[in-house]
Amino acid sequence: MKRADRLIQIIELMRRERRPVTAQYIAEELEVTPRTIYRDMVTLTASGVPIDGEAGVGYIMGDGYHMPPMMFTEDELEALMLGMRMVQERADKDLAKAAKNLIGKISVAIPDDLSALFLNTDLYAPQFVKIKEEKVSVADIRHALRRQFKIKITYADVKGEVTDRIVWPILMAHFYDNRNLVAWCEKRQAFRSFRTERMVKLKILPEKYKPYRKKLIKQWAIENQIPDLA
Amino acid sequence: MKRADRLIQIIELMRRERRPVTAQYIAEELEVTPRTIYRDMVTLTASGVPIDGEAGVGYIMGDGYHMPPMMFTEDELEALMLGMRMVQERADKDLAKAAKNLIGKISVAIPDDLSALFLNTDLYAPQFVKIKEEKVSVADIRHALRRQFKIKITYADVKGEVTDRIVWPILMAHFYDNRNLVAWCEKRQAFRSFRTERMVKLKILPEKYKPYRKKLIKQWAIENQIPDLA
DNA sequence: ATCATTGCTGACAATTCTTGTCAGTACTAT
DNA sequence: ATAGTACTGACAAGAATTGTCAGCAATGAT
Repeated sequence: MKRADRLIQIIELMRRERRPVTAQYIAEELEVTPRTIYRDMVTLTASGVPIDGEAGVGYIMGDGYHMPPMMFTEDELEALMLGMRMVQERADKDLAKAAKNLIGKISVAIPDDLSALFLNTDLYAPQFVKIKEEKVSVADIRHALRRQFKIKITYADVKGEVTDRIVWPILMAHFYDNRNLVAWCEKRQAFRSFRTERMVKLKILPEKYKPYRKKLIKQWAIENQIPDLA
Repeated sequence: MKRADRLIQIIELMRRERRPVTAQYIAEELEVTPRTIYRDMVTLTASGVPIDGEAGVGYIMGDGYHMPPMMFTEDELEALMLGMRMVQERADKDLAKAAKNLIGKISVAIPDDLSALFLNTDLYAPQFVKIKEEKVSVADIRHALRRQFKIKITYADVKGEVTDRIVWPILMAHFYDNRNLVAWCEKRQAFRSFRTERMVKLKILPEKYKPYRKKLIKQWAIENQIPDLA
């Protein structure tokens, strides 16, 4: 059996089991080794399938990970749709895709009448200035930002000078026509802004930076007189 | 992107689309060639996923296919937070309030670890040009728009001339520094755009307009050569 | 009736992915 | 402590995947 099939089968299998199932069991069922199942589970969870694995127990699907029934007001649904359209216009392509998927998930989680209203929302956010696509993965930047990983970037500044730097990403600002990463630059020992489109290369380093991101943001906000974040 | 991921993504993508989608579109979205999508579709349908392909039309997913309840991915939560921030910056104050409430609802509905990540999202959308507050209730406009009510507006045009008109609101566009209502104007018997800040008075009429909003939008989109909505 | 669009298939070679194996770590329940 | 289990890394043989190109068939619009 090919991997693609197997993944779908694992989903089916997990859905019908209430109690934890071991990788060993699934492996026998699908005639592969447990090692393969472990690899499959990584793929599935990475794709958002709510499977939970616990050492000494086994795998179980989604108990407590279901989306609880949520009620939204009409205004909230309109805000959501408009916001997701704005993200699709102005954020990087992975975030844009996430916005689309979110629309799908919410629309199936709410009652049909609200779902219809939601999907038919006619609020738009057209953007005439298209933002340049980046040479580097913005998803990687966001990932490093979330987890406080240091990153190494090759950056071409305004004058065209290209340098390598190790920086600590602390926030991303989405302006009308560009995206900016604010980070602590180890080389300059100061906060710096980097336009994502000017990044030539990017690598997430295995090392994390120590100070809490929120604290660095506060410091940066004070230096730059941005009261909202200080 | 690996095939295994792609198959799950295709399911996600198909679930959120009501209208048929072409292999070409999916291919671009997932960054592969259409040929690959055709192969994927064979695999999916062979595994029992109810996707229907019709020549000259596209693919559409049958009702009733139910993936397991899925939690939001980290990207989705970040998209959501960024989007709600954009709405707070650029939409009217009622929608901004709705955006805030939405953040609250979602954050209590998801597991604690995701909630923390969600609320700590450091993606921002600062807006330097503040949009003028309206003299009329934009919430009323949106309400009329949703339900296809006619509205009567007192409008001051560019030249400062003030007129009363009865219009059929069909969509709202949120630009960088202003908000626009597109509507069918009974007086002019044509589509017109109205900047919300120039509306002096507004009244929702009890009467609804007959043609389907989506149809009017399509007509307007063709006249104005906006392929996305046509 | 014609045309553009779209689904769908076959074949091939370069590339990429997948798998089992083995060895080891860390966590859980008992 | 112990057994059971999740999880990770590395490697190399084998298998699957992909893009390309070429063509056919069905659909919907005109």
